[in-house]
Amino acid sequence: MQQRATAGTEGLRRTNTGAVLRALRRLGPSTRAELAKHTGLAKATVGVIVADLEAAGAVAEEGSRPGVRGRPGRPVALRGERFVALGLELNVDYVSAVVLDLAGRVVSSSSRSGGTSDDLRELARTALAEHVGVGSTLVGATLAVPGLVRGDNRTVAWAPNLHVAWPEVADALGSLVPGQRIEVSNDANCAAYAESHHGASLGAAHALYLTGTVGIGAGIVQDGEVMRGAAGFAGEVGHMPVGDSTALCGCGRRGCWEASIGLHAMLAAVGMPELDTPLRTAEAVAARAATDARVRAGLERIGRDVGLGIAMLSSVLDPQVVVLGGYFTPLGDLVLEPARRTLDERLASAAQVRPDLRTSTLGIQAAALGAAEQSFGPVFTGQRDLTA
Amino acid sequence: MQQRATAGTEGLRRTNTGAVLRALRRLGPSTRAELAKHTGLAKATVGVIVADLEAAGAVAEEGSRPGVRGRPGRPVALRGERFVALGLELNVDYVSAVVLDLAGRVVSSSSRSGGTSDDLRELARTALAEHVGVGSTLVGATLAVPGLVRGDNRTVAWAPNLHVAWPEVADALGSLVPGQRIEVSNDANCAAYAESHHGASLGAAHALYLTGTVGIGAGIVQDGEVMRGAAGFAGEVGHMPVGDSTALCGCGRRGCWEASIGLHAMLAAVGMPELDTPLRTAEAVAARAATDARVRAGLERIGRDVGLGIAMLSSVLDPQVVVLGGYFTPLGDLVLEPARRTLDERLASAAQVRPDLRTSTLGIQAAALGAAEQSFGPVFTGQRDLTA
DNA sequence: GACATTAGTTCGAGACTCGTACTTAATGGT
DNA sequence: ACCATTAAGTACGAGTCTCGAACTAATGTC
Repeated sequence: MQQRATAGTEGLRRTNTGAVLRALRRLGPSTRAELAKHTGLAKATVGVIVADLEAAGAVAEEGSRPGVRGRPGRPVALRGERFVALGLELNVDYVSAVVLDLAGRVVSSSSRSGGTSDDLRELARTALAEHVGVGSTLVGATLAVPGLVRGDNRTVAWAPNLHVAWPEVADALGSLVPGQRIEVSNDANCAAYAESHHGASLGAAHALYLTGTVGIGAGIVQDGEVMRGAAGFAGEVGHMPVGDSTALCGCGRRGCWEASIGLHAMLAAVGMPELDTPLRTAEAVAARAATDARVRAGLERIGRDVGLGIAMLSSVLDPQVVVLGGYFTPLGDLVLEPARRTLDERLASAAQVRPDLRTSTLGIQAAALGAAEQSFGPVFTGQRDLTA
Repeated sequence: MQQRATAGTEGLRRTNTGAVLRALRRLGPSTRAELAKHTGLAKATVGVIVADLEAAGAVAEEGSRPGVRGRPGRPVALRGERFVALGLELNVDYVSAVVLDLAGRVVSSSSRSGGTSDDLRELARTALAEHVGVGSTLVGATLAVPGLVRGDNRTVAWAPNLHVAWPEVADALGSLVPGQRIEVSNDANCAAYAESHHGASLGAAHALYLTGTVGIGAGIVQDGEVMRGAAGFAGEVGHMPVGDSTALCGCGRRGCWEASIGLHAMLAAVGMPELDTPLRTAEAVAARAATDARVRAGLERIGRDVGLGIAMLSSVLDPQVVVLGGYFTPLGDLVLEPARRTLDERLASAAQVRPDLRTSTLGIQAAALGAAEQSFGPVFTGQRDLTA
């Protein structure tokens, strides 16, 4: 009654099919010979697997690529039209939906302000109606939320910023995708996954994603997989004791990281008011920084505390890339430069390399995109069979 | 040219053989029927695999267990005599060697003071001579060192406390195990692995091990596997900025965690002198604490800073169990109790459960034992075939 | 136009797992 | 003492799968 990952020979086929699909995602359109090289499978095996995938509509042949000596290969490419996944995000002040296809293309991407279950339901319904036709099958649907999601990928243990009745949300959304199970996932984890597959940390097996709004959250990617922790709560870094130890946090304690670098702390440091969304607020701050030295100094202070926390996290996790999302994105180097300097001062040793600090390239869609990508996870790992 | 984990059908067999071996390690002696239940394999398959393993000498039948209705099963058990692994530790003031057998029994375990390559070589040689006979084969050998080990499991990037010429060590040891490749691993990682397989965090898939001597190091186990990080440097937590931000650290910076809770900080807090080894020093402190309230107060202060760092690490990693080794072990609840209280105050949310804080049960042998266990890793994951 | 070169398929061999049917070995009741 | 019951382990045939070698196909080069 334990792991059945690869018991019989058909499980083996699934595993190998997953390897072929992964290679196609990574390499783009490839000939069977190239796939055989990259997966280590025999040419004959790849031929059979590709034929199966073609029959299922998951891949299609493209025009041949001549020019080299010998018989030209006939590249096959992932076909997007047939298989798609839905990623949703329910956040405090906005909702978004992304439809992602098997080839990794974003078919549809939409957001709107408002943070109710109805807003999300509406958005999801139109996305599905407009972009998931009769010819395409929905592989899965995942909902990203800013809160603690249990290890079962279903229930939410704690989401203080979201005023939502949980079973109700699941039911309301469940009716949109009949016969499907909507998975729930943490928003920072989803965003981290998205940045690692499509964004700023593309190709880095070990990456850390930091999102900053009113609260601070992290998503940890280790060896290409999101790290969950024992109860699924890994990455809840907002209340680490970092930065100004006297700063009062919304949670009632003092010294939490987000009390030093959360949106409100940043606004206090630069002496500016909050606008309607964190992103727009940060854009205003960035604009003002160009002319106002006091704002730059405030961001410098924030950046140092950001760097302090990243130093901490880097000591523990040793990431290759750290991606900063949320309100940090518009501020860019205004915050990242002081963070880099602090990080250099605090590196554990000369041998350790400073991780690369970058801003998010996916912006507000990161979490929903990552959620969709997570729904494709079982396909690429060979746990789910598209050809059945 | 990529992952060949499970390509052909013989790879499948290896995977399944690994599953059977794992089940035997976990459950102890089991009948074929029980193994079939627990691995999910068919009875017939288990029969074949067990027969192969028996032919290779990896398992043997035990006396039957009567008493129940029906034909009694004939339990098979892992046989220790045939396959063993060597674990070594080279530390600042001592070296140790452990010979572990396939069944998980510690065949031999020895330590001595001294931290030179020659000391270790001597210890390893006698351990091998006395406990690895002609009938037994050495599955692998791993060396644990207090330093930053690169991802290649061979080279050491930084080991400031060890005054050793690296290629020389590898050569000297390599001649002891002809035809073998000695892997190198971080000592805290090894100890964490050992505690998860044999010690205080047995059975916990997500555990954190903290070792305290002059420096502080951590080993992180996530999903049963040691977390390495991008360059293999994950878990270097000694220089996280935690605790007294004015405390001067040996690395030249201020505010490092180990400047607050390292051995020297602890001794300063209780006003006692250092003895010849950290362990003996801590035992003396523990003894004095029974009668001296000032010592208890000093340990209380240390415990709070320990708790602060663990709060940090728990927010990031969400471990189920935190094991404290090194000088913390003799002090036990004198440090753990204040740490637990601090941890309770700093938990990220009501939903998050406090990880269980325990002291190490393996003591000074933890790292060497974990190193040996790591050598068995490929056997139990099915990457290495014992029956060949 | 012959030849070298590379892509992809066909085919038979070999390895493996699985379910079913069967044998074996014990217990418990009559 | 005998037999029904129960469960463990094995034999066997069917079904999958991967693999290497041989073969066919398509293109560039000389």
